[in-house]
Amino acid sequence: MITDNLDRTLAALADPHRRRVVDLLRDRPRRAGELAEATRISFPAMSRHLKLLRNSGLVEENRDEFDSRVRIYRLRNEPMTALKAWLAATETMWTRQLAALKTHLNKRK
Amino acid sequence: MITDNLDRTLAALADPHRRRVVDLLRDRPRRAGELAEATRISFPAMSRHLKLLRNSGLVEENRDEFDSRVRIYRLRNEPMTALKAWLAATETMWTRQLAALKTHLNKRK
DNA sequence: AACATCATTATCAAAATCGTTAAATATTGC
DNA sequence: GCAATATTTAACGATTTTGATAATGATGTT
Repeated sequence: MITDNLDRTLAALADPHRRRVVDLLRDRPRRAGELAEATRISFPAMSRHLKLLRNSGLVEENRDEFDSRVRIYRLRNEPMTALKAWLAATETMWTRQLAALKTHLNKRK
Repeated sequence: MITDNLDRTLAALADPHRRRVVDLLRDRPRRAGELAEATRISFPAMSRHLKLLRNSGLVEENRDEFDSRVRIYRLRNEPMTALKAWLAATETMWTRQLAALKTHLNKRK
């Protein structure tokens, strides 16, 4: 059940092959073929992973300016930012609990 | 194909019901039943989600100290920390690219 | 035009995921 | 001991995901 964008992002990142792609794209944009070769799955399989990554907004695709057969994939930052924001909420929880603990300890003094 | 812990974490978080659980546990630890009632799925369904969350390390379970029939679930921070660390690597990429852009613009002056 | 190259879509089978109801387990209270 | 309560495990079917191979589309090269 895919609902919001965060779901799409997390679902996209949950697959090892797709996370490998993201890791590779961190370095620099890469061609679809290069990404397929980096894993042990077939080109069509990678193509579908890339499609899913595109739909999730994690990557974007552009044709190479000199050879428009090749498609260059690059990372987008927005979904990562959204995920980071969600994580931050959890962080606040820990901070809050830590603060509560401190207060508690101070009262015991 | 689940491989490492980060995969388990992301796979666990990819499901809306499970993420709802995590959101609820941010507030405070809760009983299994309470979590089941908070969603529209059955108790057994929730139970299996909780098992998966446990296996991912995102939550831990303890019996209630007065009534050991009830199981209290609470959030663990380690997987979140690991995820944050992974995200930070992407962050570095953007910082790097931004720095490169600046350098580029300076050269043009 | 003919052929090669890069990548995607189509098709199909295998595997994983998720939800439901029924049954089992463990613990509490009378 | 016996019924009630809290939760999990078992069994089953429906849906989704994933991968492989074959076919298609689009662009570049000769």
